[in-house]
Amino acid sequence: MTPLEVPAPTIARLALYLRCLRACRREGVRTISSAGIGARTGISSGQIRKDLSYFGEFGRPGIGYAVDALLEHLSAIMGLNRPHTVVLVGAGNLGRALLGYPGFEESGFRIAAVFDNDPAKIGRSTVGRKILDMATLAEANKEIGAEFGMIATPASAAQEVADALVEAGVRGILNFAPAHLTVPETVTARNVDLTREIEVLCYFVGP
Amino acid sequence: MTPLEVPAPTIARLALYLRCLRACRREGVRTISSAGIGARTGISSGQIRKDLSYFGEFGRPGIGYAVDALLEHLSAIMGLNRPHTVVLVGAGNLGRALLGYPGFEESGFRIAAVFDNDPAKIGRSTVGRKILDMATLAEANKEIGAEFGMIATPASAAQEVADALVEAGVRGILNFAPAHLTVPETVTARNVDLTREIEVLCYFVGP
DNA sequence: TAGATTGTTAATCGATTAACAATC
DNA sequence: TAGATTGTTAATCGATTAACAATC
Repeated sequence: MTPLEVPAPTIARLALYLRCLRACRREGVRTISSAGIGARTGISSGQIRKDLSYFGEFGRPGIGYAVDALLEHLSAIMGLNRPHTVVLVGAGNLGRALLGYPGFEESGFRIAAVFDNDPAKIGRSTVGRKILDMATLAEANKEIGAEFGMIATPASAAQEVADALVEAGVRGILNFAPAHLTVPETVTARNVDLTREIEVLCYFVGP
Repeated sequence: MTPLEVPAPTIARLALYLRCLRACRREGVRTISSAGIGARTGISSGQIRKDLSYFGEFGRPGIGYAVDALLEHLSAIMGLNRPHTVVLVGAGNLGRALLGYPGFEESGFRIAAVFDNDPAKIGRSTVGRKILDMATLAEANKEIGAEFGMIATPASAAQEVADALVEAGVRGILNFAPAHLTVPETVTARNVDLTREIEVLCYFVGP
C-alpha cells in the first residue's frame, strides 16, 4: 500500500492531481482522461499514468478516470482520508498567516494550538486562538495529540523548537524557518523556505 | 556564465549553500570545506563540489573555500549581487505575512507596492504600505519597474493576476495560490503551495 | 613531507519519455 | 465497429555517487 520504491517526485505530483480532481468535482466534471489532467496541471499524460500505476489501476481504457473514485483513492494513498491535528510554534507574522490560511483546514489539517516563548505574547489571542507557553508544549500535546508541528520562528530557534516538537511526540514537521533541521529517523521534516524560492526564481529569470 | 546544462536541483542547492555561507560569515568562519558545508546543510560533500564545478573552480585543494569569496561568486551566479524590486498582489492574511517577512529584504528583494481589487482595502495601509488598486498595476509599474511579482490571492484569481503581472512587465512570478499558471516563455513562474507541502509530508509520515 | 581537500571522471542509479498492445 | 484511452514496457535521458589523481 505504501511501496517504498515510489519516486518522491511522484508523490509531489500526486498532491497536484488531488488539487486538480477537487477542482473537477467542484465544476461537476465526472470523468477525466490523463490528457485532461495534464492540460490542467502542465504534466504530461504519460507521466500521470505512470505515477498512478505505482498504486494500482484506476482508469478505464477508452474512457478515462472517474473523478470521485480517483479522488478517494489518491486521498487514501496520501493519508488524507481522515483529519489531522497540527500544533504551530511561532505567533509572529508568518505564524498568524498560517493560522488564517484556509487551505490547511480544507485539506483536513486543523491547527489546534499555537505556542510561543515570548512572555508578551503568551496568554494573548491571535486569529481566534490563545497563544500558549512554549514550555508547556509536551504537556499540552498529551491532550492535543497532534501528529504534525509547524515551525514559524526565526531560524536561530528552529532546531530547538524541532527538538521540543519531537519530544512532544509529533511525527512530521513542516519548517518555515530558513534552517536545516536534524531530526530522528522516526520523524519526517520538510522545509518551506520563502527566501530560497525567490532566490531560485531570480536565477531562472536571469540578468 | 549561465550554462543551460546546469541541473535545476543544483540551483536549488546553490541557494542552500548561500544560506550556509551567510551563517558562516556571521559566525566569523573564514574558510570552510565541502564536508563542512555538508555537515551544515545535510548535502554530501561530493554533491557540493559537483554543483560548484558547473560554475568554476572556487576552492583550494587541502584548504577548502574562502567563505567571503564563495559567497560573492554564488551571489553573482544567482543574480543576487544587486537589489531587486517586487510587487505583491493580494493584501489578505498571506499577503500581509509576506510584507512583514524580513527574509526577502535580507536577500535584496524589496516589496515596493501592494495591490488588491477589494474596494474595502484599496487606499488603506497594511504593514506600513498603502494598498493600491489592482486596476492601476500596469500603469504603476511603469514607475516602480518591478522585475518580480508575488501572487497571494485565492486560486480563482491567480491566472488573471498572472496575466496582469505579465502585462505590467514583470519577468518572474512567485505564486502562492494553489493554481497552475500559464505564462509566456519570456516569464518564469514558480509555485509555493502550502497545502501541497503538508499533504506530501502527510504521505511520508505514513499511517 | 604528510595530511587534507579539491575538481573531475566514470559508474551507478533513478526518473522521464515514447510507444504500443490491450481494452473499453 | 472505430476511436479513444489506459497500463506497461523498453529506451532514453539526467542526476547522483564513488573514487582518485592533482594540488595545496
